Amino acid sequence: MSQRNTGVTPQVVNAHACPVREVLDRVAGKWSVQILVAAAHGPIRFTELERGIEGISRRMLTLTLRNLERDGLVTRTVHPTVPPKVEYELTPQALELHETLQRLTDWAERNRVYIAEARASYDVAHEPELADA
Amino acid sequence: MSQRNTGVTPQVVNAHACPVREVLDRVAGKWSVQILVAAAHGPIRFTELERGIEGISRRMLTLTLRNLERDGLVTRTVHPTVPPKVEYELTPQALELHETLQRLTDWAERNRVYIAEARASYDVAHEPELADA
DNA sequence: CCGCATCCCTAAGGATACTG
DNA sequence: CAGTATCCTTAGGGATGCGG
Repeated sequence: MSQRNTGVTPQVVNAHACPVREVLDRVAGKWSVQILVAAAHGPIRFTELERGIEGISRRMLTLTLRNLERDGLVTRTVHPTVPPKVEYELTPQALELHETLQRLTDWAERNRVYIAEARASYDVAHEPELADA
Repeated sequence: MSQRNTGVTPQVVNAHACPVREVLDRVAGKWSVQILVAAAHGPIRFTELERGIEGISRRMLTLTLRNLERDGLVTRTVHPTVPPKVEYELTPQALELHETLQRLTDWAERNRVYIAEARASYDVAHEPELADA
């Protein structure tokens, strides 16, 4: 696994053959993950999502929900009551995804400090060329 | 875990407290992941990356590498030879991340067909309102 | 070989106002 | 309540050319 690179035909990473990117493209949107998280515990209504997710606009909530629905990650159930009531729920596939994302969270939390420090030291090392007098 | 939502204080997802998003923001760039993958097997040179990653521009390669370096995910080693030779290598932290991303890949591959079908059926269901004569 | 600087363009996403 | 429609701003990223 960790054998040295030979220098021959250096890891041709074909974008079309890279499934990670597919997932990321699906989830890279600013709000997708937060929706997945917010809906992970069961059906949730539109307005609940709107209030639960800090700073999301109605427009983006709708758009992101539509995309998730299109990808089969959330189901949309309209209760024909008055006033209308719409519930969104994660599909089993989305729940799996949500669990997988949890691993990323773990990584992030384990390495949060490391990264912060790396940034800090990089930034001082590459300080804006201070005007020497 | 899958208990019903109570309706009370519906999962306030604070963006600042959501570590997944941090990782994603770091990796969401169009090229970051492919670089991580391409460099996962050991030190690799700038030009090798450039040739190995289909469609990347020199500019984006440089930028993305800089960001990864800043976050402590790759190291940059300059060999003061002539012509110059620069090698990039993943840090242990990046290797961990790479493994975690593998889980996402697994999910993507397991669900690729499901998603494709979901999209297809969504798209036909929400066909562009055909102009009825 | 490695990389930075510049210009440009597109698409994600915010703000706001209107409806079934 | 749960959306849609419209306008506008910004940042990601492509193309290209120069330089150590």
